[in-house]
Amino acid sequence: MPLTETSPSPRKPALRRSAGETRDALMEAAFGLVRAQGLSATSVDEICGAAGVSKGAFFHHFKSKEHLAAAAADHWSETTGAMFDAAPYHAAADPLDRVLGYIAFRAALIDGAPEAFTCFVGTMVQEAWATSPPVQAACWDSISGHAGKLEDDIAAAMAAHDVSPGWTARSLALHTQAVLQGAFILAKASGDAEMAREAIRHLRRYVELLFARGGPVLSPDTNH
Amino acid sequence: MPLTETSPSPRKPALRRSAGETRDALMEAAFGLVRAQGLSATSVDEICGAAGVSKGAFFHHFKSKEHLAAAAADHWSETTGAMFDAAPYHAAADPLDRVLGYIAFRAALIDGAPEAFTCFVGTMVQEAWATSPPVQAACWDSISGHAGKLEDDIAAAMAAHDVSPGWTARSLALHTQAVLQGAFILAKASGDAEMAREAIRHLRRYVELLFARGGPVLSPDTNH
DNA sequence: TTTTACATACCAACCAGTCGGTTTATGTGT
DNA sequence: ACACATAAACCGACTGGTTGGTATGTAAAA
Repeated sequence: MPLTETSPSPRKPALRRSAGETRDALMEAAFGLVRAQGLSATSVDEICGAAGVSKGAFFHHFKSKEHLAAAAADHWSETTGAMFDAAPYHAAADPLDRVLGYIAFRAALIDGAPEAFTCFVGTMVQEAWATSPPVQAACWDSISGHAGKLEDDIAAAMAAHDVSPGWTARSLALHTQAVLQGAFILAKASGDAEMAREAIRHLRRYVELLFARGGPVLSPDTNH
Repeated sequence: MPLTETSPSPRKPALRRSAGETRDALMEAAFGLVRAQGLSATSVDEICGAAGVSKGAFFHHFKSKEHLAAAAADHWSETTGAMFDAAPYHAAADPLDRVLGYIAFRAALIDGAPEAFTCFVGTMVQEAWATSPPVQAACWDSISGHAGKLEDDIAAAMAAHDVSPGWTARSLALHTQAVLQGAFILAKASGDAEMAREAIRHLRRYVELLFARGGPVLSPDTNH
């Protein structure tokens, strides 16, 4: 199964539901449902119902459920990316403050029910990694791309604070994503969002310890 | 839906397939399939096929797919628990060495395909937490119980190394589980097991930094 | 008038779970 | 030892509902 998505049409004006709105509504309906139930437990009819559109509209915009999943992963990257770009922690002058601000921001987002604060692509990739290469790739793009933005601030913080570590900015950026994804699992399993916040508090402490001084690292191993 | 499993019959000798062997075969077949595809994408027929038993046998041993899932989570706790209990890192005299030994052991287990080294309950709870309370509870029992064993060593290490932190042994034990679960997601998403090992290397460095000295912690916040 | 956006009815495949029947182990009386 | 009764283990055909996806038609936009 290929997977060449119908590109977001270059047309500009509005239709019955302004251009692409139905498409977005379907993908955003999938966000909540998949985070609550998983991908394969979420039926196309359910997504249509939540989005308020018919099944015919679904298959007009997406050639299959798998295509929706991959497109939704991309859409997730865009919407969350815009949200993080607009977040206040970017204003900090010290890049380390931006990194710690990012972590604090992630912790602050954890509120309410897990289907509202957990990661769409992190949930979906658990089911799709082996069965759907396009979905796996879209999920990895999302996680990796998001980590890339953080990586820049980490790299700047490393330069500014003169750390000479056995680890790279990229590996630390990905480690933060691992902690976040794992924190979401703890929250879902325990039914307690506080479990996720506690794990993130340890992550913040780790980053603080790493940048506390530029001295020798304890571990000889490198994160290359 | 209640969920009182037919207790492992008090009979002793062997049947066609020695007592409980079919049951175990079904649960262990589920381990691999669920880790690769997720729970709801895995059909009962598929599990039967992998275990080499008929559908009639499946529903003789489990009253529903959900019951199998919950029982399999318990079985996962038992089999992995026995495996960790037998691991060599327990021999270390210094409790901190046991904690670091545990982390090294977890890293060493990451080899081959994700369906062979990732966590069954961590994968399953992502799909079941909102739809099946019994499965959610069994998964949390598994994670929480496993963390409990590590917690004991962490607590001993805290006493032996005179740390007076703003965090608890339990919160650190759960943090390690978060890192591991998140590391598995990175491995599945990227298709590269090395991603998981790198995240765990950061975890080890964090524990080393925490125990490097008993001085004041940087963060005023507590992990209670 | 052509294309896009949607709607509805429909379908074959698949799903979890059921059911009647068969096979095998085991305990008991003799 | 041996028949016999009982129950557990197991089989595979079947069922009713659901699934992803299609076919056909219609109304609005361009």
